[in-house]
Amino acid sequence: MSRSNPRVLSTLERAGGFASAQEVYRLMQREGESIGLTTVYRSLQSLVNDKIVDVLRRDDGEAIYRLCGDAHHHHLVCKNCGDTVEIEGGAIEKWAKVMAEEHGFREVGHTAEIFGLCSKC
Amino acid sequence: MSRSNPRVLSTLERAGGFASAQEVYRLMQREGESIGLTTVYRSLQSLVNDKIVDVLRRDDGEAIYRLCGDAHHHHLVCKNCGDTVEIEGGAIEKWAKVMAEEHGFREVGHTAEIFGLCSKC
DNA sequence: ATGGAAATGAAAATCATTTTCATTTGTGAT
DNA sequence: ATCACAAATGAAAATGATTTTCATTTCCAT
Ligand SMILES: [Zn+2]
Ligand SMILES: [Zn+2]
Ligand SMILES: [Zn+2]
Ligand SMILES: [Zn+2]
Repeated sequence: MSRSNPRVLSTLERAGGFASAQEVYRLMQREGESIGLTTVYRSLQSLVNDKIVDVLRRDDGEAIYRLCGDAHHHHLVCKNCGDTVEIEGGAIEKWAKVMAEEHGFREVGHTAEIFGLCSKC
Repeated sequence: MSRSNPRVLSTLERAGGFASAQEVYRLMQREGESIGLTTVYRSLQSLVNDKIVDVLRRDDGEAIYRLCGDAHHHHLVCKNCGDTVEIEGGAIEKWAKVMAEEHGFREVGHTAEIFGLCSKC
């Protein structure tokens, strides 16, 4: 378990809170920071483990990372431009709990994501 | 634009309506069908273009395809033994639609999965 | 049968991500 | 300050899915 290099997080912030590992790396290079691609990957993974950033997938499968408030929430993602809206889980929070109980599952978590075309696309 | 090889679609059906290109390919090989991996990829792409199949991403980024007509459902997965129960989306279905409309999104799909420990674990 | 278009697939290329491993850096004890 | 050891780093190689190339085969209309 490696700890995240703080410059990676700060770069992700500066990127507008939305970038792939490769983009964070290129950004740091352009700004003259000396860092290896491997460290960027490791740092982002560590931030994901610590739930400081979220990871989603672009349409082409590349993983993109974004700063994420700690409150539990879900995402509405444009599958064309990648624009993301954070939304409340609403009814599905209860749905997950009920379904789990109904089948005798404990310690449950859930994922839920909506994807489509945003109004601009 | 190539046309889809019908054996690919039939294999995807047989796979239970949820498989990656590599899995479809391996399945066809195992059953003695002669086909190239390239053709499997091309056929699946073509089926996606024609909206006959849906494409999503696994957590590891691999693309998975499923028949659109398949009854839509979700999964309750044991994170210890992997046991899976198919469940109805219930409240989620409406939630996704409402959230999408609220933010002006069109052509929306969604993913939702519950994971926890099953009664045996 | 003939010519051209579409389909096929083996092999190479691409590209994100992971793994390996040798080196550097940081920390704490003496 | 010195030594010892653990953690962090990064270059290079490996991995693995997907795409591209391109030569060959299959189809189809004339
Ligand atoms: Zn968009
Ligand atoms: Zn939720
Ligand atoms: Zn279990
Ligand atoms: Zn659903």
